[in-house]
Amino acid sequence: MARKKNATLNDIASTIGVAPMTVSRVVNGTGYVSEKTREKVLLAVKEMSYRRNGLARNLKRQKTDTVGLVLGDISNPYSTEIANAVRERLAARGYNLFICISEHSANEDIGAFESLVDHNIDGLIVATRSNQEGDERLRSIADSNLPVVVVGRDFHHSRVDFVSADNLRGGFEATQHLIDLGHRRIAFIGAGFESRSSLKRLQGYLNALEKHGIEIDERLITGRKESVSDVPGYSTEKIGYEGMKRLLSLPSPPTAVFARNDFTAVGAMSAIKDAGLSIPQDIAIVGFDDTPLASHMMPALTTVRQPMRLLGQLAAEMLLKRIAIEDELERDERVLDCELIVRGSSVATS
Amino acid sequence: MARKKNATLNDIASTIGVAPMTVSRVVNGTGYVSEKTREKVLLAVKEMSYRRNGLARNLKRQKTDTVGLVLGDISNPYSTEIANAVRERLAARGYNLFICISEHSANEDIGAFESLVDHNIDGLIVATRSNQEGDERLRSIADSNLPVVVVGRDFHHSRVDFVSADNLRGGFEATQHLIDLGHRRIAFIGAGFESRSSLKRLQGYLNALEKHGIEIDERLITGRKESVSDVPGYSTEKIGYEGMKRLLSLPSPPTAVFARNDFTAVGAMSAIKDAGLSIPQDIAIVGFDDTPLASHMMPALTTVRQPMRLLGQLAAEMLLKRIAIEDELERDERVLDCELIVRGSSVATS
DNA sequence: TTGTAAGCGTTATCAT
DNA sequence: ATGATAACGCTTACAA
Repeated sequence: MARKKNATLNDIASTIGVAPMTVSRVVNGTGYVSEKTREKVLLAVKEMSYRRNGLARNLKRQKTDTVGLVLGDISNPYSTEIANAVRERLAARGYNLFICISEHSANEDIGAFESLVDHNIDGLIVATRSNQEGDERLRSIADSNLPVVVVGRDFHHSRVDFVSADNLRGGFEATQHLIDLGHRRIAFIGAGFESRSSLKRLQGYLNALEKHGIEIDERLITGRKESVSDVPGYSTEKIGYEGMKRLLSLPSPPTAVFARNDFTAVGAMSAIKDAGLSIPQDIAIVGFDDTPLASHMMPALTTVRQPMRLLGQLAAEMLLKRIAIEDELERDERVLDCELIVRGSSVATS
Repeated sequence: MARKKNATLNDIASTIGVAPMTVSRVVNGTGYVSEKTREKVLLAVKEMSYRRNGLARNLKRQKTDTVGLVLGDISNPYSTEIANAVRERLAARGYNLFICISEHSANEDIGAFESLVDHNIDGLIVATRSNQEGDERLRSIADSNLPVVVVGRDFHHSRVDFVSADNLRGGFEATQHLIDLGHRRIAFIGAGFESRSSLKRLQGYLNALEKHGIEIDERLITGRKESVSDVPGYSTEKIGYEGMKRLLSLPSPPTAVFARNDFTAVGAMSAIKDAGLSIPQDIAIVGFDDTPLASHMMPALTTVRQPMRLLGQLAAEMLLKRIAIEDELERDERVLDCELIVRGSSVATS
């Protein structure tokens, strides 16, 4: 038996001998319908297991009450917390959320954008790493006047709002913290997944060193040649492990390490332990993100916490505002503070 | 300035003086169009920044090349790994994936189903915890002949395929492992988020005890009264912590614990450490899922690993098959083996 | 309270 | 190689 075609409004209408419009009114609970007719319709609807066609409906209504969210690494708690916050805020305002995953390749970014835009979403939130082609497409989407908000990464467009944690400052403070502890040979692990200027955390690290007159040693900045493609989720851990190995083999290894994120930091910690060194006595380490992992490591990982929920909430609100106010809107731009969370991986606990 | 209306096929057509159909052919690369006309069209398309209307297109085509995935807890690596695997498989076959989050409440399940179905997705994959009302709606969706696959939970419907890890067996083996180590007072943490029969891991625990003639002590089964609503993501950890506290306050506390998942186990570990007890000497512990957390705990957490990627791949394939073959299909049902991963939380490392 | 007509933006189909 | 027409399933606006 082939898949049976679903009943339409017209089918219902002609079956019970009323106008399609009457059925529509009953189904949507709009306008006046006599109790008698209403019951007849409801019965038929149930009988024929009618299901309204959202495509047709939305085509006519010219809106979908749906927002799209494109996520890079869905395995990262950073992303999922944002997604949860976005969803909550949207739901409170009657909007649905469709999430698309793009594992950071330009093609996938574009695919995600297209599929979402194809469904005529009312707005788009983007939280992927930036890449040339993807950004180009995103720009053209913004040009076409679809409300867009970008989270946690750079993107400049007069009609696109932007919200991010202060990665520059976060990187600075993490490094500053290590300097304050007396370290001078401080390494950075996980550079180079993207252009250096776009990696604000690395920039913050460099700024802190510079401010304290510590010369930058390129050998202490690792990860530059790693390719991130086909890296599944949190296994940037591997990059941390290998980066640390390399650092340990230097003639004069670092006494402290700032890792681009917690997973990378965790990988580095493994390498340090494998080398028989202790944390933080031999090498201190700081991560970024404050994932659940961080607080459970041994020693617990000092890290920089991003206000994930707030990021998501703001992104949702900015977007809703753009959707509601159809007029030209000033670009809104928010940079939120991070918080350094000091734990045992940088300061020995008594 | 109000948001400008997007150009349509007709706009393009009338602007350059051809039929809409011609523009359509160019845009979709189907049928014959003279090079000259094509260029003219392409130019206009770019000029007017034309974007095809997917709603109208899909309404006409009667398909969307899109599959929906409803996820319960998106903060759980279990979910995200499945999502990644599903997405990959679908992408390889030209399908897009829209993910909806439902934090385990019936309303949200239904909302997610509805919003997805409203967009006329070609198929639906469901990976939420089961709940009465949600299941009812899901049943009616399946009745309406939309291809549906359910992952990692019960659901019976003649047209709905099913794939899951063997939670029963996993729970059994985890418990068996503890029994083999000589434990007799073994607790279970995290029962009761749903009906007991639906929590296969608990069932497996009970079966193992029974098999070895160990009497079931209800006081050792904890978590029954916890409500999971408004529990954000991985903070089932809290449930583990509190459950363990309660167990430790028993006249005769357990010597081993099986936790419903890794987060719960981690919470329990904290409680054990806080009580000044050591793992596994005083209390052994086993989790479930093998999240990244597990291998990094101190001691590392013994846990039961689910084949997440395989689950996702199979789900995608089952669904694609249902979509491709429009005829009635036998219900396909797969239960995949779990793997017990023994680490330091149950067996002291030498 | 109910019905009619038109159209949302495409594409399938047949015609030229 | 291009066009005309109808239809996808619904809702808006108006009429009865």
